[in-house]
Amino acid sequence: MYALADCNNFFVSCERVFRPDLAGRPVIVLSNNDGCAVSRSNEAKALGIKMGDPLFKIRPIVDRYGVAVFSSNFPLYGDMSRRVQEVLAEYAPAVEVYSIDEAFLDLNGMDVDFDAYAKQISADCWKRTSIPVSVGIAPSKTLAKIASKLCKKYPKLKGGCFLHRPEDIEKVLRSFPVEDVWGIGRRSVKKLVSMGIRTAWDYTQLGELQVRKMFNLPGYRTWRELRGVPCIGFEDVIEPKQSICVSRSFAHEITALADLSQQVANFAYSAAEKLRRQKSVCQEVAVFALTNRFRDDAPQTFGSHLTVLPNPSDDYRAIIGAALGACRSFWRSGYAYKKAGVLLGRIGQASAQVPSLFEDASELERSERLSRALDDISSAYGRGTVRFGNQGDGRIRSSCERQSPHYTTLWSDIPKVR
DNA sequence: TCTGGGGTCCTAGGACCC
DNA sequence: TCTGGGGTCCTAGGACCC
Repeated sequence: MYALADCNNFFVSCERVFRPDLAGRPVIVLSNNDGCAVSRSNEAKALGIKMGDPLFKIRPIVDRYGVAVFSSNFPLYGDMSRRVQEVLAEYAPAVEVYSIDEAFLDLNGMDVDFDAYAKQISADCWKRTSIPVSVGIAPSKTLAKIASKLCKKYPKLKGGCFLHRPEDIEKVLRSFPVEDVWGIGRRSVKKLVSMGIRTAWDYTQLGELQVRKMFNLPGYRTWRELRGVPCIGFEDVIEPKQSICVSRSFAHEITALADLSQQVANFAYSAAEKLRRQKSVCQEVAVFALTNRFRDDAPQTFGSHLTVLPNPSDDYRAIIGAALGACRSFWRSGYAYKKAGVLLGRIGQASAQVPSLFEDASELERSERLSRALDDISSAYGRGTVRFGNQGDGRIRSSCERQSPHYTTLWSDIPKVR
């Protein structure tokens, strides 16, 4: 048996923890740069606000119904996520953190009343973190996902649902839209609709060979999982990332190489930080920048350049240097750039690195000491305390005007109780 | 005016081998 | 006229996830 614990409307729920006055009110959290709604309270969903709706399009609804609007506050969400994970870890020998707001629990071999157990996990999360969590338990991950969605639909389940009897599974799948099944995306839905397949149950009734042929291995796994056969592995060990990307849209379009370079230097620094945190090195540094694709009154361009480093590296200077060189090589003036990013590729373990015959060992050592000093200063005095000259003020330019305080991660933002 | 960011897995097809 | 058979590795792009 597997459990899926899914935090309800997670970002909005995090904001409400420290703003109890927002309970029962429509609330949304915006994507980076205050672009789109990415988290919505039930009240906001009821007003017709859809996932990914741009703010300017829903402005009338927001104003008319007094929707509370927040910029995203990832330090807060990350910390609340960690707290929920701490609770979950007490309920299973192995936990797979699937995303910032979801985790699978491996319950195999446990001998408990699973329905009561699911409800207990949910209640404990609520009590200790003030985050509402839906817990579904089922014989496969895909069915556990469906069970957790049932919790959100039916409050009488009290946050926990155990889905295992074949007749219950059939009943649930018969009214479960196929497009809401985990692993079935938009492209597959198009095909399925043209075949008259509308529910998860219809999908399970397709022939094995047909599914295998039309939807390949991933679709076949989903088919089996819906039929109660677990096919998707449990991955509780965190593998280092094989690629690392830091990219942003800009609040104001960029028309000067110097401005773009400064942003790219900051992206490169952040990417290198992530790389170093997972103790990896990379051999590829790619940079891209593009104009605003929604503007048909301005010329469009997409520039990118990939640099192969002479040796795998986790050195801030090497990575920023490669990124800035890439920037210069694809830069074209006369365009207004709206978004850019840095991608690190061909990632390997730092410890497995063999020094090259042609590298200067003492220079490498000095460089590593510099990078390490930057990490130490950041962790002791805060990120951005020291930075490279080409990073400018060290900030990535995007709007976040409606951001809530960093209640749990900055001493200065801790809520005061009178 | 205004439209997110960061990943993984799988497959087909090209290039290459004997 | 007729044009083998079997394999690996790599990459780009598709599809999917939150």
